[in-house]
Parts: sequence; structure tokens; C-alpha cells
Amino acid sequence: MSDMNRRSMPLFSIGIVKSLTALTARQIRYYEDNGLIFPARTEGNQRLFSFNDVDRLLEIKELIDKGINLAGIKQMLPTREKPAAETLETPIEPEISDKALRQMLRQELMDTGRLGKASLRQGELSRFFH
Amino acid sequence: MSDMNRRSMPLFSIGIVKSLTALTARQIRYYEDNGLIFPARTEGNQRLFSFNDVDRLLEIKELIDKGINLAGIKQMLPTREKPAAETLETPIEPEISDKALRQMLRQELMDTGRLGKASLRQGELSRFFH
DNA sequence: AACACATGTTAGCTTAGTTAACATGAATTT
DNA sequence: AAATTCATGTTAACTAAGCTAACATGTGTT
Repeated sequence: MSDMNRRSMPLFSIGIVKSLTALTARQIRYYEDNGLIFPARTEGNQRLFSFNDVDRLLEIKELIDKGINLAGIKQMLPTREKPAAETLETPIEPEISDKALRQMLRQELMDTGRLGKASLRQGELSRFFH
Repeated sequence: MSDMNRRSMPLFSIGIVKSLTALTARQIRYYEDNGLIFPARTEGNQRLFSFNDVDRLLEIKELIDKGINLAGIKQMLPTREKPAAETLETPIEPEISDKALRQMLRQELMDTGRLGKASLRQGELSRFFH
């Protein structure tokens, strides 16, 4: 019953995640090697991160900054993402039209950005634009 | 006064956008060639799409499905993204600590997924996992 | 029949991401 | 103090993903 939603959808390449977190690729991969994070993979084996993953990396970063080592962080951050499994439990999914799926997805995306939070000031996110 | 927010942040590679929209890369590039969409670019010239861009592509897709041609679509969809410019109007940005920026960004990301919408059922999004 | 439109396909090239190995400075252990 | 471990940097060799440009094609238009 994988509760799939937009927070766990693998969307971001490692390059984007580097920008979003200000971590190096080396760090991100190392955290994965050490079981702190479990990004999905593309067919070609490239990492694909979800919002949850990015969020988790930011938490890791904060704890690192506080001087906590990876073992400690691993304790503190409960494994929200399962390290392995599923792949097997794939019940026959009910069909849905592509159009309906598009509509749902579009709605999801629309929601993502509706909240009236103060927008980041110009210049501060310049690292995201090359 | 670019009102920069998470909806206009360039985050997605064309591969992801293909999955999200069920358009082909050829189609997406063609729509760009014809002035319907203006994705950002990485340093290395690869396209990077924002939520706004994805949303716009879904709108384009719907209109295409209705038999409207690109010229018509171009009329109907107001150019929300400016085809060029800015780059010049870059006032000296006030400083902000990296940590504060992280915190803000993290908050933005946290919000993205807070709404209690029904989650998509398993299997329907399987194309997003390879 | 000729043309335009929207998309497919292919080729050649560049950018981005992969693992694995070795390097290193700061802590920790022996 | 020497050896070890931790977290990260750097590099090399390779693969995947993305780029533009060119040519192909089916459908619709003039």
C-alpha cells in the first residue's frame, strides 16, 4: 500500500539537489552509502530524489552542522524511506485514463505553489540559475 | 522585481517533464522553438523546467488534444514567462546567511505536500519509477 | 500537386551522472 | 605517538541523458 504522493515522487537529479541543499555530490552519495537516504534510480541508474529526500538531506545537513556524526544522525532520523523491498507487492492496478491521470497530476502540481508564503528575494536563489 | 518563488524555480530535466506530461522530448522542444514555452537552461545548456513550465505544458497538451494548433495556443496562453530580458535589472541584493536561506527553502519544500489531497493510487504513476 | 504543420528518427556531439580508487585533515583509539 | 576511522575532496574511466540539425512522413490546406 505504498502511499505514493507528490512528496515521494522521484523528480530531481543530483545536480538540482546539490543546488537545493548546498551539499556536494560526494556528500549526497556518501550519505546514501551510509544508509541515510535512499533515492530512486532511473533506468540508467542515475539517482532521482523526491521532495522527501531533499527535505531529509536538509535535516541531515543541519545535524551535521551541529557536529553530530552520521551514526548519530541515522539514529535520530527514522527511516521513512524503506531501504529495499516492495517491487514484489505490486497488485494489479485498476485502470485509469491517461487524461484523468493528467488532470490529477496537474491538480497536484497546481497545489504546489498555492500557499501565500513570502517569496524569496531576488538574488538569493541565483545559484539555481546558470 | 522578478517574483521568484518555487513555482518558477527551474528544477526538472526534460526527462522528468516527459514523464510528468506524457509529451515526447521532440514535442517539448518544438513547442519551445515555436515560442510556447521558455524553460531555463543549465550552464551546459540543458533545459530546466519549473512547476509553471510543467503546468503550461499540460495546458498546451490539453489544447492540442482539442485540435487547436500551435498558433492558436500561442494566442490563448498569455506569455507568463518572458522570452528574454531581465539579466539587466539586477539590483544589488541584500545579503542573507546561507543558513537562513536553507531554512526558508526548506520551509518552502515542506509546504509542498502539506495539503491533504487524495494520493494517487499505486500503479498509476509507475511510469515515474524505472 | 505543392506546401505547411506536427512529430518521428537518426547522427554526432556535449553535459551530467556513475563507481571506484586514492588523498587528506581532524578525531579517536591503541 | 602511531595507527585507525570519519567525512570529504579529487581524479579517472565509463555510461546515461540531453543538445542541435537534418531528413522523413502523414495529415491537412491552398
